[in-house]
Amino acid sequence: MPGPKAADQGREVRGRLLRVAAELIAERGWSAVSTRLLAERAGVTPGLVHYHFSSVHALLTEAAIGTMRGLVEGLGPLLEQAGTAEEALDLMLAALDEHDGRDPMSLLFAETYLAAARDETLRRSLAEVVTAFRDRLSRRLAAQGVAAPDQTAAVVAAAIDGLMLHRAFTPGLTAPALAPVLRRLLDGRELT
Amino acid sequence: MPGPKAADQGREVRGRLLRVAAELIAERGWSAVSTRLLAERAGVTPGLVHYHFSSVHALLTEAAIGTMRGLVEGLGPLLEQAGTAEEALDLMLAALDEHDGRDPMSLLFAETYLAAARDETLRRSLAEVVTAFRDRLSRRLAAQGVAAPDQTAAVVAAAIDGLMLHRAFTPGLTAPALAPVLRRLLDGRELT
DNA sequence: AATCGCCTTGGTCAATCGCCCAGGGCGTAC
DNA sequence: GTACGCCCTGGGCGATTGACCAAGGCGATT
Repeated sequence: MPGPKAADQGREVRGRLLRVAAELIAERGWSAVSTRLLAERAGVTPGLVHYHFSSVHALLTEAAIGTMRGLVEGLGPLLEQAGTAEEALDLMLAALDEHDGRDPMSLLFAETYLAAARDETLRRSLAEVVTAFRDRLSRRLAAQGVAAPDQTAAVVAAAIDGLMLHRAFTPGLTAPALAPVLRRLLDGRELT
Repeated sequence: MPGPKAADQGREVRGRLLRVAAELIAERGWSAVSTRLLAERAGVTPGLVHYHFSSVHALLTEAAIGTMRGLVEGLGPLLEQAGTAEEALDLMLAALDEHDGRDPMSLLFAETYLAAARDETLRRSLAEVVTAFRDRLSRRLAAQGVAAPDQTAAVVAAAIDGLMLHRAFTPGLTAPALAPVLRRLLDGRELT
């Protein structure tokens, strides 16, 4: 038997490759990430990439989905703590304000969306992650009496993503400036 | 002198390369468009690409910006004709409904956004095109008495783009379902 | 008819790509 | 102490990449 020590090291390297892959997707773009670049950045030899993963594409897919899932699962609980729907919206705007559309996380988002449009498997996984988040937001809005919570959540999530993209080349899209407008989406409140 | 006939043919080929480039960006992705693929699809030999354009990247940039500009300049006048702000919004939703997030135009949009995030020149050009459209929408909203027209236009434009992306992997984001929610953005109307 | 210059050809160049594989290192179990 | 199995190395395969260039076609001008 190979013993747990070797297995641990293997898992560590595998995880490092996943992290490096996420970095490189954002840095160079999905299709510009190569076996050799991954190996060099992770401090291993090229052969290892195809030992731990069936293909570069499979590695990129797992890295992208894993990162997105981690991000969404980190934001979800915060959403639950928000008292009012306005606080939930402010929370998302605060998250938006941390990205300028050209930072690694924004680019990974965009790259993953784009790759998902062309890859069936990735599309399913991404749909799962995004839908989970949107449902969470929808329930939060519904609890606050916002009308049409599903559609509202969809529009809010899409608007945040779209704003993230637009910030890459348009100045002035700051959270304080946009908050009053986005709050209008929470109108149509039903009486409790 | 080479005569106008040869020059006309040259311009025709150049234009064909631009159209083919836009198709291929959407089809395969920005960085997967190769000299030989372009030439084959356009019915010419590879050498021609570098005769008409300084590099493949320059060709892609011109093709992407040109297509985006054409689309925006086609939608702009329609915006002007819209009587009310609601009609303007419906117009954009109708445009959204023609795309499912995986059609050529959606993919070209996303690819261009992503490429712009990494390229200074493309970013400037794209900013110009998008800002022009948003200003047009903003003026339309202002004329209708919508409060904070600049910010509202920015949110509407970003929401439409975001929804286009999300439709690639999420069903049910149809215009009729979303229209009531998006109309809330037009609230905060001042009295005339 | 001779000449000029733009448009077009098709092949070559070094570099890089994903993927593969034979073999070495090494800790564990028999 | 021998054999096993996992982790990892590093070079090699054919294919493809962007860019480049010498040469020819061909209509317009002189």
